[in-house]
Amino acid sequence: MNRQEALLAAAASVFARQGYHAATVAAIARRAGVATGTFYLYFPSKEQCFAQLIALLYDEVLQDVQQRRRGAASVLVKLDRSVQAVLQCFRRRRDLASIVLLQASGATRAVQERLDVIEAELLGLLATDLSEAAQDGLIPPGDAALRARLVLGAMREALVYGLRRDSAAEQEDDEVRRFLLWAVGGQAVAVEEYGPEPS
Amino acid sequence: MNRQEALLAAAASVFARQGYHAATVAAIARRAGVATGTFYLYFPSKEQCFAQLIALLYDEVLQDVQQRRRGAASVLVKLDRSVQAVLQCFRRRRDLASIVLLQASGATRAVQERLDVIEAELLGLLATDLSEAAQDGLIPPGDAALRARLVLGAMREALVYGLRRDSAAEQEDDEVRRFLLWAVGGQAVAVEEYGPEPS
Amino acid sequence: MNRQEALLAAAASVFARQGYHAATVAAIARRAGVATGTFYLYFPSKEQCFAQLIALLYDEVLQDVQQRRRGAASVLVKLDRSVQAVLQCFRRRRDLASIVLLQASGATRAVQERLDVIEAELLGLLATDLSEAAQDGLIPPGDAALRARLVLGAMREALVYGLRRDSAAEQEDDEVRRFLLWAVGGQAVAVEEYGPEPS
Amino acid sequence: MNRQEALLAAAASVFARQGYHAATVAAIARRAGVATGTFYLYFPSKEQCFAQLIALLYDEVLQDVQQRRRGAASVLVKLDRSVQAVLQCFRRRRDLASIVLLQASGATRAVQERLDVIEAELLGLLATDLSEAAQDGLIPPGDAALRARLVLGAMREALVYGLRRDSAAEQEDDEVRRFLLWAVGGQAVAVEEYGPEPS
DNA sequence: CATGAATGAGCCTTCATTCAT
DNA sequence: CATGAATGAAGGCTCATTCAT
Repeated sequence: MNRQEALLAAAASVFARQGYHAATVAAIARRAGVATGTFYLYFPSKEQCFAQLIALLYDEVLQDVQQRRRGAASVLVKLDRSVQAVLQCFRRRRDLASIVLLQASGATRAVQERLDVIEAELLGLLATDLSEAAQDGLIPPGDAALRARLVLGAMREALVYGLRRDSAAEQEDDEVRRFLLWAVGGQAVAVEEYGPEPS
Repeated sequence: MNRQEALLAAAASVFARQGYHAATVAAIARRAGVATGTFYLYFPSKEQCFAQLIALLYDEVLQDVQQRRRGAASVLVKLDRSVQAVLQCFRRRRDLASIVLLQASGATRAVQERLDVIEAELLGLLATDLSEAAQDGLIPPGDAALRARLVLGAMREALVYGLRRDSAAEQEDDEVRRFLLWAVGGQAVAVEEYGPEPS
Repeated sequence: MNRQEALLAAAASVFARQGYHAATVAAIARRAGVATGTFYLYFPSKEQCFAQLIALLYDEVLQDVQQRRRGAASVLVKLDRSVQAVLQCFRRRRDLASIVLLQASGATRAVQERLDVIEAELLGLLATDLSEAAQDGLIPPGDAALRARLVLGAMREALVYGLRRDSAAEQEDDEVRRFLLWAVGGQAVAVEEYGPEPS
Repeated sequence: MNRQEALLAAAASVFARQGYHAATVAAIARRAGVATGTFYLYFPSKEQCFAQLIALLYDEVLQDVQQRRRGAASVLVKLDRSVQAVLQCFRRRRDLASIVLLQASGATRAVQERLDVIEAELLGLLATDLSEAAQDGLIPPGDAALRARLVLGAMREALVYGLRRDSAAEQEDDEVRRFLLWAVGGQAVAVEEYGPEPS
């Protein structure tokens, strides 16, 4: 693990535990085992470092989601798999998840705006699926953008719930998926069996 | 409006606009038209003031929810009315809603813990309803606590969505209610018509 | 002496002795007998404080110069009196003089630009006098702006010379005045006797 | 151009543009096309590098002055030629001139003191000339040391004026020379015609 | 009760200098 | 000789909190 990675890991850990404002650059550097100034060789500022962590997680999430959606039989399956991918990806990266889900909103306005842009991408995917599904008659028609938000909100809460209890109950995910499929009106669709995570 | 109220209103406004950390006690006092020191005659600290605002909103929410639930024909109606009450109450108090939904998580750990306790109460109500509904065969059985979380998460996101767009679209609430009822498996239940808000 | 004045005096002393960069806000505050934060109740920044000191001296200088020029028999007398006023005023305020003459150029670009604007005013007066004197045939024609610069430069050096030797030799001023009058070509003009400084 | 020279040139450029404090060793090294550490193979410190640049210019100046003075018919001609030499030499080396004239005073005390020592040499020459000229009855008697200062100050300002306007008006120098000769009382002396600069 | 000037701890950031490679 | 990553001390500035009036 090189310096950059060590610092990112340290930052993730400190930000996750203390929150954006309580975390100090000194603490991050200390945890990474380097001097304070070294932090600034790798990041232009505390804020940028934080933003980078957020981007890191979402890059992974979006990539996983895209990959998982390929070859899905129907739109609803696509949607379901997207949800699965998001849940699994966040669970895999507890620190980053904590940052994105719990700490980000308290950071700077700039961070918030960057996060919004990133989230919009995910929301876009979900909304598209919901639109298509409605057109295909798989679910009742409705405001796709709003529904996508609701889906995201429920997922977020499920993840926070998991983070809080420090448990990564995989069976919970099934319940969440069912909840969301039903929520959008796709009650009749059988939820796919969980397969192994794609590597 | 006495001093205490003026300060709370000022604090709500400033916290909502700037966030917990960017907000300064001086700014709150200024907006309330009092001296900085006066703030500390009414609140022991900035943090306590913030916590008080959160409690303020939730007191209202819980009271509204309780009142709205009385005389509901079935458990699912109770649940639906709870959702309605929460949505309406948050929409009525934009500043406080913004604080609770967007700013609180970035504040202090102490604030976070107080918020958790309060939220637990609301979650308890929802979980109880869901348990009962399952026992009554109105909805399929499942993890009531988790489902309550998911319901709360979806509501939260709906509210945030509204806050961001600066619009209080009432018709959105119908979609949200339908979404949630379906989500928990109560698809067959017709959503009650919106009546006038009980005063 | 109130806080503002005490801080200005302390700042003048510290800046004069240490220079802009070596001087720390903490040192200024300490010398004024206040806490560091107090400094920022009176100045928006270290840089602004420095700029204010410069303006302080030049306000005095320009006022003195204007007053001294009134009622002068000829343009050359006006010029001579301007020189006298500048020299006396700078000698009266050793700290400020040291800051303006020795430390200012090493400060920020912003400070430098403000100083340029102020100096331009003084240069304007001198140049006007020289132009008039040339038109009146009192001195040979020439580039008035350049000559004004040269006059200012010689004065500056005379003052620096005095600052360095820690002496305020008043008789020096006579030599400087003669030097400058001759320099511009006004050799024939008798230098006025020094009167008491106007209060 | 070897490393040492490349670094000196880079340093001259960076110091001239940014000033002593704003200039960073990293920027100098970058401009010289070497690594930061390499800087310290050629200079013991940033401060010494700066001091060296000052010495560099003054060595040239003093040499030029000495050469130009040889074979002068009278003391005043010597003086006049010294002035010419200084003006030309500074104009030839804009970067170094900017450093010596504008940036040096804001540097360290140590730098300032070294500069004083060097300037003293030039002042000595000027003062000697003025003393002799007075003894020879060419100019009225007076404080030679002070006059030398005034001459230097006027020259400095003339040079700064040129630096600021980014112009090297050669005709200005004639005006400056006349100004200075008159200033010391040598009005009757005709100013020598400009010859080509001695190489 | 109210004021608001004063406090001072603490944090982000810079950069001259070093040294292992 | 050359490199450039690493160091860590130092300083400007903020702001929650206090307290004399």
